[in-house]
Amino acid sequence: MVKTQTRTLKTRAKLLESARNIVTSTGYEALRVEHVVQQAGVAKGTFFAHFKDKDALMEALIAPELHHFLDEIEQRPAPKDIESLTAALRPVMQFAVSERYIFDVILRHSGAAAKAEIGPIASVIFRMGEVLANWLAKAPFRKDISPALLADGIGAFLFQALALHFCALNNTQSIEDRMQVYLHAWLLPQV
Amino acid sequence: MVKTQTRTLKTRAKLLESARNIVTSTGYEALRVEHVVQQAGVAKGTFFAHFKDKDALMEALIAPELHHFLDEIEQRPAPKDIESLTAALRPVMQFAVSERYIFDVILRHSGAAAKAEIGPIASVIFRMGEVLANWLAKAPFRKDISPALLADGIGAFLFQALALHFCALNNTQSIEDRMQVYLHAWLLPQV
DNA sequence: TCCATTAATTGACCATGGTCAATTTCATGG
DNA sequence: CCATGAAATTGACCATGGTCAATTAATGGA
Repeated sequence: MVKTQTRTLKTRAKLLESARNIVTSTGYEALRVEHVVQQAGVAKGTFFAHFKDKDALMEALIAPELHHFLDEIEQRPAPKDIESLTAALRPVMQFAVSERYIFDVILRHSGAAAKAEIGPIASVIFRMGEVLANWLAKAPFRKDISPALLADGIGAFLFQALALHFCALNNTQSIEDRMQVYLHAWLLPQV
Repeated sequence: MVKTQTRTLKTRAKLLESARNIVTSTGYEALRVEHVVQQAGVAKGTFFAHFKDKDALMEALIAPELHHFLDEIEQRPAPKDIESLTAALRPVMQFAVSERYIFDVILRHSGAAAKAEIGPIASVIFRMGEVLANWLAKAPFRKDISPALLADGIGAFLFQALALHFCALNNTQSIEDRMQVYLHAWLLPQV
């Protein structure tokens, strides 16, 4: 019952390769669907037969990067302190901030995104919650709330820090500094 | 030196009135610039002479609503507990969630938005931080961090709760319930 | 090997936000 | 009251994402 897969897979691969080339040379923001299909040597309609819309392609490009960072985070031992936690999150933050468009896409499609359907980015954000929760269970932080809730909070503060990074009103301190402050207050309250 | 203001003001007012009518009858998402200018009886170019882009109009429509909620929050006495805080935030949450498009616009343009310029929504979010900070200085919550940081955190959790509301993966509990949990963990840690 | 059925592809076409050179309106000084 | 220059307005036009009926390619059965 599985028909005509080779052709389909090849086309999809061509589209993705073309898109990746364009992103590499001109960045995400400047990517045009028309350019992608030209490079891939297919018609425009074909693109939309493979990707629901342009954002779906963006998700297909960005989500794997995030998964890659999570893979690396999973390798690490549980963090001993706030610093090691910040260090672990650094690659994610740097990537998300490296181009404004990237953060926009992540924002649009993360749980922090108004999407009913669960796409690649929502999935990877969800996975981040799990990875962090597992990790936090073994970390020397506050124990009055569940690791899942701790992870949720880290996610919230992560988005806040990233968002403020792009906001002219608030960019006196670096993302990492800001994140450090948030994490201290969240993970190690001194009441 | 102030020339031809009446005409300009009138045109802008016509555009806003037209837009408000359309929003009232069909919602934000369905608003089309072409429809707005038709109703207002002006040319399309005029619209863009008054608003940088469609989102600028959206900001002009949505920011005042948020300011209105903040005005009401400012009236209230400082919250005695998490419940009264949640109650104060309720109108904002309900509005932000009443249409997905509204939340999208707020997300795009809040500090939680990748915008360099400070627009009406970024301003109102900033004001929310101030209002909450003033309020929290008098509230019976943790005192180990500044009111401004407390307010920042509330903002972060507010966006998180709103975002999860729209996310299929996570919508088992209501926004308010979720917010309650977040605020407890943030404002009254039990370490 | 040929036919029928289904899947994949095509590209002309549409929807909509946004631009800009040309035109009209207005305020003001002479 | 007219001329002049600045400000506001116009609408044809463009850019780009997205649609869909028609066409082509592939698959499996007889």
